Amino acid sequence: MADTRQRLIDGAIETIRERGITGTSARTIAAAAGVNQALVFYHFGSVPELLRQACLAATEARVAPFLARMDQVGSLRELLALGRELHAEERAAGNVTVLAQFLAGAQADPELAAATSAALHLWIDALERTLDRLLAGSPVAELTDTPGLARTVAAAFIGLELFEGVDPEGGQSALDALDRLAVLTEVIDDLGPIALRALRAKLRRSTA
Amino acid sequence: MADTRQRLIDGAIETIRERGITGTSARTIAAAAGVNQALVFYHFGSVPELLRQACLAATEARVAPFLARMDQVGSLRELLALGRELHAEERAAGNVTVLAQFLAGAQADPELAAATSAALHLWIDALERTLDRLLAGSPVAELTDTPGLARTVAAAFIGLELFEGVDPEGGQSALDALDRLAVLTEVIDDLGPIALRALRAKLRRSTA
DNA sequence: GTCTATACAGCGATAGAC
DNA sequence: GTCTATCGCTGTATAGAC
Repeated sequence: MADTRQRLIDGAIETIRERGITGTSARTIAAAAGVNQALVFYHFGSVPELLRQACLAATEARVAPFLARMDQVGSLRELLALGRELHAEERAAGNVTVLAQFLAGAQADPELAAATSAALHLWIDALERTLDRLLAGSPVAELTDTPGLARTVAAAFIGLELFEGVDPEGGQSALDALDRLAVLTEVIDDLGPIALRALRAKLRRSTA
Repeated sequence: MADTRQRLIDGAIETIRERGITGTSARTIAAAAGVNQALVFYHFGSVPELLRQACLAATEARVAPFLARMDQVGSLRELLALGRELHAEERAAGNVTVLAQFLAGAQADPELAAATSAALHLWIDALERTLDRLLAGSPVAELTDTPGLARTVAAAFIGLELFEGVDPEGGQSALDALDRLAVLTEVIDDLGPIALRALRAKLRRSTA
């Protein structure tokens, strides 16, 4: 059955979610999937290879339902609100730390790093498209590149997820601060010509 | 000798740096420290307890030399520059992922989470003091709380470190984007009264 | 394709010699 | 305080029955 492959992938995600990267092994994954331990090696050859495929599959499944919602976002503030929604849903579902665990495990494993990077880019690319659309015509677009900004936002989001894992209240206050700070970008947009002139002057000075 | 304790703590950091949290055990730590494996249990009782103490000790040693430099920072832009310096030095020394590895391991271990949180707060508290000083009198201070902002910045920094581990070029472009975006905060400060009025109006509308 | 059985290495932790 | 030796357990991975 091709069903066993899927059960192992699901089991891998479930295990990494509930026991972290340190508690994930062929035995614990197989137990979660309800199949025999040897099947991990029959179907995937090794544990890291199973994790690699599970990382991509899981992220794809997570990103998909958010793509449509990102297209409907009309401002940076709304994007941040969607981010908080995403954050809340993922946390409730217990998925928050999955990608973060992969990220940590990937630091010492080049192959897992490549897979994690690819998975992250599913988020980053969507974010980049949204930022491009939102920032078109804004003075902010003139002083930053959206590819870099998208990576910053995605990385910061991951950092916040991890931080909340060790300090839930601190993570909450960080998100609140970001939310209030988002007003700032709206003000920039509203000021329009004045801000634009000031920004350009500033840029000339700082890059000279 | 009390020296063995220190060697084990150093060995723990070295191991977690070079082999990640998944490759860290009493045996690998003892090998790095050049002492017998049983001494881990004699001196610390368990591996997690050694990691807990190593996490705090290592962070303290890292934070100390930066405290004076943070006091000399005069603007948000300079603070960001110091952040990039810190980033570069840590990366060159190979320390970048150490705290991140603790953070990931802590997601599934409450005791390690408490220690990691305490270690992170060594950074956060220093950051908070600096932000308080820099933002005094700025309109930005009116629409955000520095405690939350300090946590956001620290969390984002960690996220960037982890991200750079799986995608070095992407991490670089993210840092570049941040750098260019820092000009924005200076513009806000420069606009002074005008921006302040706009921000207040905006705040009234958005919180109503 | 799935199972049992088994190999061998590495793990945390303890006992006891020195 | 440090070492050797050892326990029992869990890890990856393979061989072979079904």
